[in-house]
Amino acid sequence: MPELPEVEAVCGAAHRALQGRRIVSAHVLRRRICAPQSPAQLNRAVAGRRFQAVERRGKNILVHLEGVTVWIHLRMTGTLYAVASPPLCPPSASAYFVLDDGRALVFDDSRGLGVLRAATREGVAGLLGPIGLDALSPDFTSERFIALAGSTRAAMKNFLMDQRRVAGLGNIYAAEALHRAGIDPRRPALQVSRMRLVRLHAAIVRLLEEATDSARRAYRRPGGFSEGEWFRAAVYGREGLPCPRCRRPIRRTLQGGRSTYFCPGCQH
DNA sequence: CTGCCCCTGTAA
DNA sequence: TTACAGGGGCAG
Repeated sequence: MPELPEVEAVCGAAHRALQGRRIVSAHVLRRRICAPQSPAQLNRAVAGRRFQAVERRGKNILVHLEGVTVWIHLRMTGTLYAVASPPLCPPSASAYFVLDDGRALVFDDSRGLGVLRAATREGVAGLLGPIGLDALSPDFTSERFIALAGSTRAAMKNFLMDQRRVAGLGNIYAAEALHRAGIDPRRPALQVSRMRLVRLHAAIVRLLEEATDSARRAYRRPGGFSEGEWFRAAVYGREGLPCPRCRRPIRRTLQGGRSTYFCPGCQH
């Protein structure tokens, strides 16, 4: 589920739940999600610590406590929400943190692919690895975007999804942004003109801002994102349906083993 | 670069 | 029963 907008909404929820709180204990229900750390190690690292701030970098969530940071990546199906404590966790819960106000923050993840780890502030960089510019940060300018594209031989969509270059775009928004900008996802980044990259950069920022806005609203409804449609895709998941701009049927193809949706009529 | 893996759920 | 799913790491 989560790309940048959803992660941003989840961060907001985590912030609201943790504001002014102390972590009483951490409970990892699937030990592989924190490996090579053990659940006991993780609990020892965070128990008793006061919450400071939540930070998002691309799709990574950093929960800063006094002296320790918890790194969370939701991967495909993860989410965070607060519940009453002792927590009534669904079977799909990967972990939960008991808070000092009688509530708990649950890391729910039906596929269990999400990860969780504790680190010192200095250790965080090592966990995240090489990560590019966050797509919603002020540093993500069209100039820097053009420079990044200019040094990439890969196809545009793969370039957009490469978190080492631009952090935050996933399969849906990469496809949607390229459609808005009228660029063929298969075209090598290297050969897209400056003008079109400027247009794409603007499309990315606007798209993510819009989506973040509605993700925040959708998340506050009971049931969260899953409850009905909150984002209207123009191409993603719409193979065979008419393009909203030119009415040609949307096509689906594979790039890097993942589905790409685009309109052959208005993306070149 | 491709293909496979992690895992569970859902739909064709 | 198979294919596919919004992510990412790894081996070849």
